[in-house]
Amino acid sequence: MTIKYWLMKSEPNTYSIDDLAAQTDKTTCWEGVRNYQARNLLRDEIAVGDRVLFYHSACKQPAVVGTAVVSKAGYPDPFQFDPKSNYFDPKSDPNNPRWYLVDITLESKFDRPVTLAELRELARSGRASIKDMVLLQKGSRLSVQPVRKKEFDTILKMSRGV
DNA sequence: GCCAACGTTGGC
DNA sequence: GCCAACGTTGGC
Repeated sequence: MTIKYWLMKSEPNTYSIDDLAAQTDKTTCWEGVRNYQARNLLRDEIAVGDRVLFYHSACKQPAVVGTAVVSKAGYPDPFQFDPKSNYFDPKSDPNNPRWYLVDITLESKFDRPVTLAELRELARSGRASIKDMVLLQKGSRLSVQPVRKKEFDTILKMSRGV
């Protein structure tokens, strides 16, 4: 099975890449995704060893800020059954959980964030390797989205200033 | 803070 | 099954 590539969004005010780096094992469960399209990816598509672009959204400078690796494949999000959690979903049946999550482990924090503005600029200037990115599509707001290898590689290069 | 785009809900 | 109303996302 060849590895796949993904982009996961997080609001840095809520959970930033530095929060991930501060975990003792640099690992976190990616809880709280409450969108069916993203759920399907988490449950069915994302495998251990897949690579992840960590993206900061809804902030001053939206950007890819690092990479992570999937360290545990899809399993039911425990927060959906916790009445005290913001992510509690009273309609989810424990025998048939509605929401799933994966664990990710930090791989690298970029020395230089690759900003959304920069990606848009590159796409506008016709850089083929990036212009079809899901992230750049109009109205795209999927919090877990597929990324092509060439897109992943291009962003890694950009983070190194190439 | 504004607002466009999108997803979900619920009445019919 | 349609669709209007509403809530959320997220860039700007």
